[in-house]
Amino acid sequence: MELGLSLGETTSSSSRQQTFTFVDKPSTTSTTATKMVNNNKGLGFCMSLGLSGFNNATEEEQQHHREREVRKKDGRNDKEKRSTDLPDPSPLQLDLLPIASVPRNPAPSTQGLPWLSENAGSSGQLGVSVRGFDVNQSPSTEEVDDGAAVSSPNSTVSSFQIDFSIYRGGNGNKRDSETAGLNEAEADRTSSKASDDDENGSGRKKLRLSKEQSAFLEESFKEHNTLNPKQKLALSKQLNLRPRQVEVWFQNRRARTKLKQTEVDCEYLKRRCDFLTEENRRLHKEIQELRALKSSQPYYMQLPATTLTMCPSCERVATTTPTTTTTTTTTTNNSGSAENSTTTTINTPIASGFSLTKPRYYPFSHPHPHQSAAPS
DNA sequence: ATACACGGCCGTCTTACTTCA
DNA sequence: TGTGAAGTAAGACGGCCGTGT
Repeated sequence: MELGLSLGETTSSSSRQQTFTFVDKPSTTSTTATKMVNNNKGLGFCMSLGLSGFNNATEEEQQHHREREVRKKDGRNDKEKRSTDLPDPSPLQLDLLPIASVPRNPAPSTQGLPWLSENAGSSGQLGVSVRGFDVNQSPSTEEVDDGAAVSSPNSTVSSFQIDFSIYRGGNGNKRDSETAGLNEAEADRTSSKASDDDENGSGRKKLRLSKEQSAFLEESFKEHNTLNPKQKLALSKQLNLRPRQVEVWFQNRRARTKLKQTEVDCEYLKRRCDFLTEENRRLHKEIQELRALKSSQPYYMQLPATTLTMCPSCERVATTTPTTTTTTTTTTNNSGSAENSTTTTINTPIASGFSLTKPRYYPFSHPHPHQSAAPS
């Protein structure tokens, strides 16, 4: 099985040019996670040591879901579970490349993101992505030992794994760079999280993803905000994370995007409410004025109407000068011929300038054509 | 029709990190 | 300048639900 991740630019006509291409070609109809487990076995991507024997990420996923189902039936609460759960069967992940092959002092991070490398897409993409990582921290003794023990220089995927496993924890922020000792401890926690949990029973330990890992995930999220099992597995391998971590990251990312959109919607509705309130107040005032005018002037006076027009592309409403009393709107059917016409006459003056278009949250700076014209 | 596996969403907890007094 | 409290961001988890087999 060849499993790769093409990060180069595509010829797609879409606005986003960077796409992940999964070249995983399982032998037959191995589309389910279960079958991928079988395909992965023996390839040495995520070799593990532990009492429960071989374990890989997809198995862990299935185990995760089985545990969820079991807990569902179990009915035990969280606190009980954290203290009484059986040990996680994924004990210790090993890195499969000799530590000596990892550059200790790569170029500074100003060289750009790993996936933007010119060499991305080749078999060496995994190693290339090392550039820009903070490697001032030494790998933990445990990692060195493990890596030296079972390393496989022929595995490019494993070389990528070890890259991320070593740099994980050195996420480039100030505190991390100042506390190398903490990074070591964190790296240990990360590389053998399950084991630690098993040992001290302290429950979940939060891993802080490195900037590079987060950026990589962000790029992937831009392409598709959901992952199929293959993509999840490929990403997890690329980033040396457990598939569950990738899955959780995408879940949280979707939640954050949705929350942001909710905030945008809320802000829009608030402005819309304010606008309508003001409009209502103005119309009431005008009615009073008209009534006063009518009572003082017995002759009926025809008022000019205000015409509303709507932008067909974005449904933005604009107000024309009240010189005409009617407007004719012609809609066309699919064949392009005129289908029907509607005439709208509005006898009430209306303030212009508020878009009826619901705003969209563009997490990746995709501006709406009329966004700049929207009222502030 | 039913059971099951699986994945997404939601609410929540927890932890790392930042800000401020 | 160091420190602890409060706030925030984000990783992780369990439960629920919809969908496909």
